[in-house]
Amino acid sequence: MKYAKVIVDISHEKLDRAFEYSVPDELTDKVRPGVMVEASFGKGNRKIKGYVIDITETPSFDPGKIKPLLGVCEGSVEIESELIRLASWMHRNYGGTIIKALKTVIPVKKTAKPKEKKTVSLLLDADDAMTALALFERKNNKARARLLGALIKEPKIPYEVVTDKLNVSSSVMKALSSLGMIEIISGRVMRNPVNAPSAARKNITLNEEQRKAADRVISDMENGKHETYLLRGVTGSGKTEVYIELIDYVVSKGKKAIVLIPEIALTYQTVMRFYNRFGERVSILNSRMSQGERYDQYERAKSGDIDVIIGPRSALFAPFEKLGIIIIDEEHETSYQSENVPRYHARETAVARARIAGASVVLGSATPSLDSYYRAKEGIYNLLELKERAGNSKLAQTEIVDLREELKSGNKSVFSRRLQAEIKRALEKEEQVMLFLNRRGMAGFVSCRSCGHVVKCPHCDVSLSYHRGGILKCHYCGYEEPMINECPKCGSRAIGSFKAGTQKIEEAVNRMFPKAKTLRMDYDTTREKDSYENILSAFANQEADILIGTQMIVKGHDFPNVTLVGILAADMSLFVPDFRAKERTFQLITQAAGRAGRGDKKGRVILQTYHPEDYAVTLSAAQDYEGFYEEEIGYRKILKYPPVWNMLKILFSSPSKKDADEASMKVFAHIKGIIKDAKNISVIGPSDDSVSKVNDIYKRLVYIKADDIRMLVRIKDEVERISENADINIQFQFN
DNA sequence: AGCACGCCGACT
DNA sequence: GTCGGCGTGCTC
Repeated sequence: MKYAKVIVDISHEKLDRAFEYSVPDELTDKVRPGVMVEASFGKGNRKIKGYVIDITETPSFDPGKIKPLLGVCEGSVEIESELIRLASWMHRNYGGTIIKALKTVIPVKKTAKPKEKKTVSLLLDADDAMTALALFERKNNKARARLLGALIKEPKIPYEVVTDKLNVSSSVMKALSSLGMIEIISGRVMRNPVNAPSAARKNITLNEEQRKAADRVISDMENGKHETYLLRGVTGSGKTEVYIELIDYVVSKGKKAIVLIPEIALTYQTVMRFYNRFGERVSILNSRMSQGERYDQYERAKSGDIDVIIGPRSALFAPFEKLGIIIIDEEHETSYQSENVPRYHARETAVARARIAGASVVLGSATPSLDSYYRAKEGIYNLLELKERAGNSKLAQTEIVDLREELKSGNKSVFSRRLQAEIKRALEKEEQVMLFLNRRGMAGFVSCRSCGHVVKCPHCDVSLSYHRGGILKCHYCGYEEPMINECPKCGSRAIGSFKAGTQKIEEAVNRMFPKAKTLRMDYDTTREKDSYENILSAFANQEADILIGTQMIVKGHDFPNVTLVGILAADMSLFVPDFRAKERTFQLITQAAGRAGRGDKKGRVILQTYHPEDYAVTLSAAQDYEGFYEEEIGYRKILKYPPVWNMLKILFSSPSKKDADEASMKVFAHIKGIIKDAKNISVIGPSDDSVSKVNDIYKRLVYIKADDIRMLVRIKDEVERISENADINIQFQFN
């Protein structure tokens, strides 16, 4: 008799452990780790579902109390044991329940009905078919004649077309197929989301730097060394070519590759570069895909039909048995940090999966996160560099414009005189312009000039943004109210929105350059499916002269005709309450500036700022990553922030302000008690989140900094233990 | 979580 | 006596 350890599909801390069931003989070959099973649970023997995580020969529980499994859920998604191990690693490191960890690793919860695609095809040659058709017509076999007639014109017809459009029943088809005239081919046809003609395999030649980087990773793999590499390549240096070379090698060894890309950069252009090389053996995954599509990709990956999967964070859990490499492009992107329990970071989790699978990890970026660069410098990651742009293009020349000076000389417009002149010049030469607005600040909020009152969302404690048509909108919950023209607090009429959003910028551009065609890309214009893609390709096809947008315009596409990038308020993100504010600002400016001059023409960047002396501004203007790193890491060392120390964020949320406050205070006091004598650890808080109330849920935060991450994991476990029965939501996030 | 058990007060 | 309130405890 075998026994199965089962994780019960109920998200509750008290049930968050394995339960043992005996495996009935008739199920022994079906029950494996990773399958979903049914069992009776509890006193009422209610039927529950669960996942098998392990099979043992001997029971470790009182055999008299062990119940048998009722059955396996047919057609459910099975997880590889490797992914179960990864889920358990995630559970240990990020907290939350085991079932939640398992569920993040299982890409599709429910099996979508596999689409049985049947085709009816003609087996006879033209002459025989004509004689048979004549025979049927004579015998007045109308349905048979109809079907045969149609098949003569089109030898392969989908089954549904035959039944629905031709009105031929299955009995008729059965009869014809037993006569050997037709064949009904049934085969699962996977919906492939890459709908493009299979292009000819294009070979690429690497330049010297790219070759060197790729060879380093390949030779390590040849020697059985599987490590983590940080590929730092300046914007436009051709990191993708290196990725493709590495994937090519991995695939030639019969192994698989996962490529993670921020969702926002998952454009047709990017995907096609991989598709051109690996054709049908590439699949993409994205959040807008239907359950059915996702399920198909999962099955294709499992059956070995695909070698490469490209997708956002969640693609990390592609069920490849022989994983060779995980590539994380734009590794500094914040979208790699999960917002849901378990709050995992794709970078760390990729390294964990690679260790389990014996695979390599390549992290790529022009502006690596400080965390990764620090690890590279410490020798934990291997640093590979691409210092030159590929091809003929040169890095753009950047000018800093001090907006305070502009104001002093009476220019109240959002465009400095330099920028205006450059836009004019670019338009005259029929070159394209990108205007980038750093919106991580508080653009578009409505405030009173006399009393300072800011109009906020009644549910979310964030300022409302002014939208065209006199509407105030909350960007968190979507709440709307009409624009006011009198301050609700002091009654002053000097109320309005004083900082420009992308709409305002577009209006200003249209006023100043009425002949120029503009496109705008921001949260509002990209709500609809594919609109993001459409805007970018319209701009790439030069249907517009000026593209105005937020951070989302800075990646994914190459626009060779863009010679001018205007960064309208470079420092807007400098003052967000986040210790990574400078890092984010540096990355955004560098990435935005990197958009200019990707073609043969020389690029120019105008960087407008109120803080021209800030090192995040000056060093990004100079594209000096190394300099910025040295400056910033110095501050992190002094202030004991990551990556020098590690940080754990504990997030308390509750519909009751009192509960959130009390729970955070209690945990804070408890941690204080544990660490009172310990060195190299400190606890901060409790504080409000930058948005302390969203959708009527109150949030409080406690931060703990420590130089040893194991200490933080222990604190996490302890907090989970003491708040087991708390009726408030507690989440953990590292760094 | 969800179900049974159990211990107490109020009711046909 | 017994019905049903909810507090407590367990689930392989």
